[in-house]
Amino acid sequence: MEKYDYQKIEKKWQDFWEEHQTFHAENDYTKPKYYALVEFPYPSGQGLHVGHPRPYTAMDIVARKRRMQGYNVLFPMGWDAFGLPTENFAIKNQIHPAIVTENNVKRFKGQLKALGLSFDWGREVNTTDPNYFKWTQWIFIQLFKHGLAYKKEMAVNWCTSCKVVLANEEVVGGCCERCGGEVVRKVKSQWMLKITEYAQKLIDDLSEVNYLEKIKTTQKNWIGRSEGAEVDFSTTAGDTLTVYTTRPDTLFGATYMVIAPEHPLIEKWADKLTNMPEIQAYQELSAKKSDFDRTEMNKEKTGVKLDGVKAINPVNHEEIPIFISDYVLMSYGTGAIMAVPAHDDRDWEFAKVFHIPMVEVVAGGNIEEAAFTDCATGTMVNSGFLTGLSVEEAKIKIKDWLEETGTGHRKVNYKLRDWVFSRQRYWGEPIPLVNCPKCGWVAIPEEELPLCLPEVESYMPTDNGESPLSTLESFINTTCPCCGSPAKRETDTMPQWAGSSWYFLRYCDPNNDKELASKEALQYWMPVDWYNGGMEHTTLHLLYSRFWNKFLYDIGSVPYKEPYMKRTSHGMILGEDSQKMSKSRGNVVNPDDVVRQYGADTLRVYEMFIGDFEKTAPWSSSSIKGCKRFLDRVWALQEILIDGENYRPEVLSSFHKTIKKVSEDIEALKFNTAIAAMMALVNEIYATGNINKAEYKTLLILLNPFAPHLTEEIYSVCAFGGYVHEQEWVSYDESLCTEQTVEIVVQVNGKLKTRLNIPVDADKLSVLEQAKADAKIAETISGKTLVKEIYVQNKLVNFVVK
RNA sequence: GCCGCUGUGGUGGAAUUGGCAGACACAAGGGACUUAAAAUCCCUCGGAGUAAAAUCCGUACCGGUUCAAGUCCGGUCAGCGGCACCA
Repeated sequence: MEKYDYQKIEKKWQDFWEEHQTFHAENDYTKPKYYALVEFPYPSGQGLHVGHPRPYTAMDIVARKRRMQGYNVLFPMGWDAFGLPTENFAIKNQIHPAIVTENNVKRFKGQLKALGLSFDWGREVNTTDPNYFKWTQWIFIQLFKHGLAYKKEMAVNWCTSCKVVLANEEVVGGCCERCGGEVVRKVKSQWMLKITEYAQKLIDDLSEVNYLEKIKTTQKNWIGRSEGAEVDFSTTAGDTLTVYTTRPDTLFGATYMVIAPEHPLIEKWADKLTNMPEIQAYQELSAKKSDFDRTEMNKEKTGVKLDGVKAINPVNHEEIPIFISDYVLMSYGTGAIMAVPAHDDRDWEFAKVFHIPMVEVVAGGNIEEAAFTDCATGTMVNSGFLTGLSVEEAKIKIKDWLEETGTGHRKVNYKLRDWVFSRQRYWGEPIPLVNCPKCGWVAIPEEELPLCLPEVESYMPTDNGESPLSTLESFINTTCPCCGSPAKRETDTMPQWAGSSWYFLRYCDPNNDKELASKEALQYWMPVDWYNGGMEHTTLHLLYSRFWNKFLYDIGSVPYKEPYMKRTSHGMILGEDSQKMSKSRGNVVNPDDVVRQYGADTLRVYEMFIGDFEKTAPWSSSSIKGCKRFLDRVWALQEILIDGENYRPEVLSSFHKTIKKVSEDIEALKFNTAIAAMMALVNEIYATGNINKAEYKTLLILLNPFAPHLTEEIYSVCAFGGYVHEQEWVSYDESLCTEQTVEIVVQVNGKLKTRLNIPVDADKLSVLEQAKADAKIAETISGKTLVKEIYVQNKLVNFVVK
């Protein structure tokens, strides 16, 4: 037997697969399809680290198993290559970002190929390729034409360090998610996408997909649907002040109102308000505060009472004061609230500071101590026609009352806000619009797509917050596609999220230059059957891409309204010190080194064996040796190979059990226990002294998705016929998974006393008799009263004695 | 503060519907082979206890349900992730 030369073997089979296009996904619409998807990486300058192969290997295992099960498998890969690090590197080193991207992609691709992943490289996509972003721009134009893209003056999050506008989602704790720089508010005109129009669909259609429950919860929480009512309060100034509330049942307890400092009614009321200087001082103060300061909790509530205008509670006609306070946000609801201090924590705190009276309208708590916010218990009190009802009953009755009297109506609100889509950067898709003095914003004709990035001298963002493209006269100046007058191009680019919002569609038909993908290809390959990715992308990327897919569905460009049937997430791989891997901590493990030292198969098996796939796991440079040892032992089985067309009786049931275990565990993402089962099987085989051909074949098929190179080599060296990847996935016989006899446990009062070997499915009486006959049991229970006898078939006997 | 997740040997982690806690590995210790080392193979490996057994304790902590709890229920503590005044 030759030595297990993993370097030689892995190179050999990688070349073989490439040469034979083994994993090419044919558009053969007659076969059953399976679309397995992993998130395409951002090709950073650092190259791959050992976190990347974890999800890739997991889905590679699924893809390889599906192929052996007879499916036509689509398992593609590509590059999410627009982005700031590349641009920053380009600025620093005076290299065009396209060149930087090309180099990084080359490196990533080489590293991925060395891992033996069965991607169909013939379908590779790259978001920075004009043939790709042509369609990203095309989708944007459709959104624009359908009124879902609009420009809006707004206070945006501005990273002072990256000099770029950030989406709300990209601001973490008042700092830039990428660089950690300070984020301030700045008023700019931005392109927005109306994702809010899809809020309800994005919630409703979650019922049609098979995501992990926690992922569905995250999506729902982010969209943040709430049901309540809008209530109109009249004011002594004559204007109506409308509020949104989820607790209209507590209307009798509203003892004051609060409006956001930016609320437009303040300006309107300026001449009626007697303390305008105080109000303006407060407005200025809150305008200066960053979003972060403003939302900082655990600080005392502040605010100013509006002197001169009062509101009237529609339900009891009492006059109540109005305050401005920064705890009310202009951007949610109507920018105004009715305050019920007895039954809302924030209102309670505010009322304490300003000594505002409270009225208890739901009995059940102690409003001296804290606001009583429980909706489930409690009875309405001090509430006129609502008194005596439960909270839920009162909600319905008051909503009916509001609608009957015309003082309000039912209303659903969402926390989700529209998507800020403009970036003042170079390295992104140009927004394909033109601003004409006569026609306004006009989309460029589709035959002019792709609108490519012009060559510029410097990729530096400008200090005034405009895109680097804004300095380029030749790019800006154009003519209006509608009327032919001189017009100016939009100079903002799209955010990185754009390209990744539809890449799964392009894989179906990556070279199509007529449409984003053909109807037939989409009809056949979509939806993605299984999509695995990081937990960090389960809010935004998932939401954005579902939104785009739904929009494309609505305009007839894609055939399915949900893009992903199943979504799972993997845990991060931490450094050996159990900290997140980072350059600065110096705990980064490079997969190239691991491949060189142990081989790709060992790396793959170790990353799957490391622990629960969904949880974080620390890297261990010594544990990986155990996986190498396992593969060495599989290789060395060649030395004890004997003839035999059937499993030997002594290992028959072990084989069937292992096939069952591995088959099921792969589907359940329990790769670690699948490997443990194969290790146990190999240990058992060694204990018998031999392995026969039938057994070895089965073992190689089971192990192939995990360690493809090693198994191909052994299969070919042993001349089992054909290639292991062409074999059919092995099946098992349920009846052979159980032994003829089974060991059961005998307990007395729940304490383990002895074990018995009994025939499978033995009847209760005979087992109990056999147990009682056991010397030890007889001794333990003698002289005591037998209270109860419990028999769990094939598991245990328990005698309860006194 | 809210939402979600987690807590098991020296370490990573196993443990269908409640039914033998610690599978499978790593590390450690001992042994075989070897001139020697590496590799490989064999043995031990939660704690207390014992000559060895018996026996007792043990899944973050306190309590409950049950013949039986890592698993279910109530409460507490700790850690991780997300959201952060959303009315």
